[in-house]
Amino acid sequence: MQNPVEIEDLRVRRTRTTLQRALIELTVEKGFAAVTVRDICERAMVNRSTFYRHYIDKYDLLDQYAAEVGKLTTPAPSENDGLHTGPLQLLKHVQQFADFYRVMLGQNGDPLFTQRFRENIAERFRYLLSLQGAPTDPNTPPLEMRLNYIASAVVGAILWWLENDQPGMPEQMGIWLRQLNSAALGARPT
Amino acid sequence: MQNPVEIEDLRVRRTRTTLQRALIELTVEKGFAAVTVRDICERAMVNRSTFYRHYIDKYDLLDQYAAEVGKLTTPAPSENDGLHTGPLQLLKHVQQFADFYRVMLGQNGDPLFTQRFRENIAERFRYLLSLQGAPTDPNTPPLEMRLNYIASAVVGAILWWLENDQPGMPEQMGIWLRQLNSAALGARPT
Amino acid sequence: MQNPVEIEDLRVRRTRTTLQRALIELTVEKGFAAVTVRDICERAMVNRSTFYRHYIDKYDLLDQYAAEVGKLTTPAPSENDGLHTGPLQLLKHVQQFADFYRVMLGQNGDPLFTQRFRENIAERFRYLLSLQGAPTDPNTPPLEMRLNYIASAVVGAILWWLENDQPGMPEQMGIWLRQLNSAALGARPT
Amino acid sequence: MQNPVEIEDLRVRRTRTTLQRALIELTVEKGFAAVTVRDICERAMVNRSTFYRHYIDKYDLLDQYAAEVGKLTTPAPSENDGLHTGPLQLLKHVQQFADFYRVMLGQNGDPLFTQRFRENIAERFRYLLSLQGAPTDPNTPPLEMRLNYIASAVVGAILWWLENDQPGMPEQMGIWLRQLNSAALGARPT
DNA sequence: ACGTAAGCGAGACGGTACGTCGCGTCTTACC
DNA sequence: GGTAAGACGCGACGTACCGTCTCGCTTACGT
Repeated sequence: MQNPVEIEDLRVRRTRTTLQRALIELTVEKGFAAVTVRDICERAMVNRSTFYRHYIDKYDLLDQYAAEVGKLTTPAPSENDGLHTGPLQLLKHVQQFADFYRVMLGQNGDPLFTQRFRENIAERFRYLLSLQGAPTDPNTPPLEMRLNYIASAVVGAILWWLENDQPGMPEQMGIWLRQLNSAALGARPT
Repeated sequence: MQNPVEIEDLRVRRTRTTLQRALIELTVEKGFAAVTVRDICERAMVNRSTFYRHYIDKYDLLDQYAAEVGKLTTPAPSENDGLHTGPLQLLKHVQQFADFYRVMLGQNGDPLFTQRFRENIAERFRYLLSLQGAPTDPNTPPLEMRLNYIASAVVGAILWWLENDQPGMPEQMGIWLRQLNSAALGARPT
Repeated sequence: MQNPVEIEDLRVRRTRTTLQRALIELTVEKGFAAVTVRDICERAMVNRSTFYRHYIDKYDLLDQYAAEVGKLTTPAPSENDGLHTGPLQLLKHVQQFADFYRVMLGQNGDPLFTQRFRENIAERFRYLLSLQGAPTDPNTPPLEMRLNYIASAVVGAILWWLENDQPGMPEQMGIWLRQLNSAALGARPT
Repeated sequence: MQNPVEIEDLRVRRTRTTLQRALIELTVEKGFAAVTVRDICERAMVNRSTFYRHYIDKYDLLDQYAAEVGKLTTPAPSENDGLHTGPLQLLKHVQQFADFYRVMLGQNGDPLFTQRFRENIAERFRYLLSLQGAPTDPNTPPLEMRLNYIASAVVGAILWWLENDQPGMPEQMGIWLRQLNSAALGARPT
């Protein structure tokens, strides 16, 4: 029963979480690009010099926040059974931070964040696609192209889902996505 | 028989094109977000106050450039036979401005530009999808979701194509895209 | 029966007088320093490039206006009988352009204009003072100092007169001024 | 026993005095109107944004400087015996900042500054004039007119003194001024 | 009276200063 | 040691004037 490294100064924890919360709120309100370090600090009621003691800039703050949040998304290896439960977990996570993702992936978001999100999703498909083996059809596009194609598609669909107030539960969304993906993946519907 | 409206001041034309060119170059070099109006003016050897006489800010310059470029992309209605020649023209256009699109759609690009590009592509598919009529499978996702899915997919594939130095000619790319799309569109492979 | 050089192009005369009038109006309204060439041209409904065809800048316009106006002030040599009628003519002239002088000599005026006005007045006194001959009292200040002293005094009194809506007619003002001056000039009241 | 309020940040004091010094220098060199905030900052080796952290504009800087300097001029009430020691102190003060006053009161100066200086001097005479009681001569000009007359006269004499490299010591100047003033004030020479 | 040279309007352009804002660094004092 | 307070240098922003420069139109003048 440890918890060895994590015990940080209470003040530090408080400062960091307050700043993160402020970033999210402001990003939702005006878009990531329009948020300034000043904004964040005022909202968080934290002195600006304190911000710089913890983060390089707002991108760093976003990164660290995304990293913490990302841990929640990636299932522990043992319980990862691939395409089926993974996507549902991801959708539920996205739903939990719906406001944040809606902004970050949309026209006021950050392309780097979007790219990482897409890469994250692409990795989820890489294993699946590798199972298909060599393509039978000589016109089959390269693996990487298919990965980018489908990962972007999924991100686009998720963004649509978020921008339309999540019509349907994550479960419904998962079914829809699976149907579209299986077609694009060339899987024979069973 | 004169050219009625278009006869603009030569200096104006020169200034505007020079600024556009500078924007493109700099965007390719350091990403759109990092480009400043100062940069553009220095590169274009145009006084900064002259910039503001023509454009509101760099976004405006980008918009106007994209609008001009967009005219080239949209085929004349007469020769538009939908999915088949349209996409190839689009791919050739993208190839012509490969550097620019690679940056603008990527992690150093602009999410608003990317979104517009995606919407442009979505419109190209709307007609096709509307032909399919009511879905037979009750699990078929909503039309708009499928549009966003496929449009994002195509943008993702194009970005991959650009970031990997356009492996294959636009024709080859068009064939690959058509294959992936036809699957996602639910067309029965013939 | 001449008028040899003066006959200028009608358009030129119209432009120049309109610009002068505009300068005066605007100076009265917001003070000379706050008036811009743009203001003047808009008020005069004259194109800005036309302004520069006639004047170097607003100071030049002021100078030329003051020069024209100054001719009216300076009596022809023949009718100049010095201290007595001169001052009254000056006061009447100032009264005629009261708004203008009130602004130009005051806190929103122009120090150079004020200085020239003061020098103009000083010249009116120079002859008078020179008549006094060598001072009997060894403590008598230098002539130039006395000139500057009295010229500034008169300007100050005139400014007070203008800023208080000219209490008393120019004739009354002239009497007051003569009384104050005669004391300062060391003249024995007759 | 500390110095309660005055303990200001050393850097602030340094910045402010450096900026003031730069303003004076530049005003002497090219006249107040021609001095720009940029000039001041370059001369002071202070960043321009730092300037705006302390002053609204160059007029504000001048005002604050004049206010500080003005404290030195106004004698402590106890030692103020009116016309006699006051003027000498004032003249000595002007002599100390001769370059500055010569420019500010002259043709390249600032009319507002000049006006304030004149009002300052007028106040010094108000008490004296009020002692005279009702004028015996019905032609005596109004009190305010006489005040403006004499205050302007003194300013004009001081400016002459400065522009001619202060011929004579302040003591000599004081004697000259007193003689001229006593005449204008209507005092019977004793 | 009328052709023509001028005056003029329109406006692009390069400059320069303005005042504001956000950034990231630093120092000092407090707790 | 973490934080608040805030001065500072830096640099981009968008605006406002300035003075110069074509380029056509129109208009008053002189023959």
